[in-house]
Amino acid sequence: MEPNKVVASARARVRDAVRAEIVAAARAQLATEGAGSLSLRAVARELGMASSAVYRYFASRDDLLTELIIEAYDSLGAKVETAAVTGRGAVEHWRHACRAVRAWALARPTEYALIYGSPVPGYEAPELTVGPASRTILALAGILVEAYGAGEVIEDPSVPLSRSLESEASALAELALPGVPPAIVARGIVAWNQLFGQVSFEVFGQLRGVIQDTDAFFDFSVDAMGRFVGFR
Amino acid sequence: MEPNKVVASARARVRDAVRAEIVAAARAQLATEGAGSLSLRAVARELGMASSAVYRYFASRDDLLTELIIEAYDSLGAKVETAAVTGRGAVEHWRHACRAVRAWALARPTEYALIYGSPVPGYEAPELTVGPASRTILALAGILVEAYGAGEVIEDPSVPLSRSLESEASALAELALPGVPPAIVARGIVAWNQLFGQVSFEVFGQLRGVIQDTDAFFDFSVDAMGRFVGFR
DNA sequence: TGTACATCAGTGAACGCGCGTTCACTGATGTAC
DNA sequence: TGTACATCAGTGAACGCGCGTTCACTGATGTAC
Repeated sequence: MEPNKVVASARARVRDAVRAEIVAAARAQLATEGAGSLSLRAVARELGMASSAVYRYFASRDDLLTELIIEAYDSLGAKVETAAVTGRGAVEHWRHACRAVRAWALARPTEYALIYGSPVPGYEAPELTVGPASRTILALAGILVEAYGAGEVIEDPSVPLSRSLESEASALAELALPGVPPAIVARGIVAWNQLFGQVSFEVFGQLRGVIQDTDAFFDFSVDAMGRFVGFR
Repeated sequence: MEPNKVVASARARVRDAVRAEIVAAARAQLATEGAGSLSLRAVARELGMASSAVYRYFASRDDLLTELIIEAYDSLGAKVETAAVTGRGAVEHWRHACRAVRAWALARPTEYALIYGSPVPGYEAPELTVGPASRTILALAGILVEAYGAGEVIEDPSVPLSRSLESEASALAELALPGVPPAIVARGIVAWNQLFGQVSFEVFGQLRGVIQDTDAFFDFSVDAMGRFVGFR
């Protein structure tokens, strides 16, 4: 045994635990306040520690916010990655992935608002968040790639692409959807927007007074969008 | 002439003008700060008046916020109402209306965020806002009603409605879309969600790094959605 | 194994700040006779 | 038309509050010899 190492890592473990507690308390506070008014002092109070002690763990309020954003992206991304390979065939993958997005958003509405709602004023997301942020869209793109490879997507020539859109879609395909034709990529993006539009409308309360059975409507919408993209 | 009345209304006119100045300053501040941190004191400072003077015009900060929300809804609603009857036929009406929503949102992004973004924490929108809020969706519904009446909408039986959804759509049709069959109402709502989803994604910066030519993509998406609803 | 030293988590007071809202007031504008 | 009174927009000081961040400090934990 190397007592020094063991003891050192004990301290490190405590440190990690306290850090996690701070993040958890911040997340809890986020749920009742908004992202804009997340307060370091309130988090410290909640944990029974001096507000200055938090600075041993995060250099500033914005650093704490960044951590919350990264964890939110990662948490959603992980769910969608799993859902996107659950079930058989493109239609089921798409359905599961969409439901995963919605379920996550309804379970953690303020975190959803943090990453997909109005930008937090005065806060600029650092580069660090880009990776976690793209997990979800890449998982969705993966469904399309796989489906197209397996011949599960049918092209629909109505509504042609403009030249500029065609070249954009091709570029995107090269980047993240190898082999998928531009027309299908473009429709995929429309569906992606629809998905998040619908989830946002529900989470932000815009469907209130319009739709009651939001479960059923969501499923309808997802299936309709799946058909629209061309999944068979 | 009735001097009393005239003088009285002179005072009233000054009052209205000052009130409008306050709202304008608040709107300007909203554009640089977020909705959550709109500050009465900063507005007063901007106008060179004591912060307490603002209370002659608005009972509280939330009242001022409500006024901004109502004006935003009304402003967007008016644009969409006009656009929804511009051009000939359902396809053009739809196209104009969608473009009006996007143009308004891009011109006034913080006001868009105020009414379609994450809810402002701790603020509950009063009943007063319901009327202005529904102008936009009613204008969009009007397009569908008129189009259906003129035989410009084709039903598509793929993706059937569940029973619960069918009854919801019928209820909605009775309320705001007389004569339009449930299947088409449901698709209209999907398109409505898509529209705002896309606008939100663009305004909130989610398309950055995905789509460059957002004009072209928006038009593509609008046309695709028009076809999806059944416009011919 | 024991001791001297270094590290570092956490404290508590303080900084300077801006906020929403209240209140007693002043003085100009409008009203009644 | 002139005068006494009422209205009301705007002032400035004050209330109590919470915030992010800094700083000199204490004392426990870990390290080197």
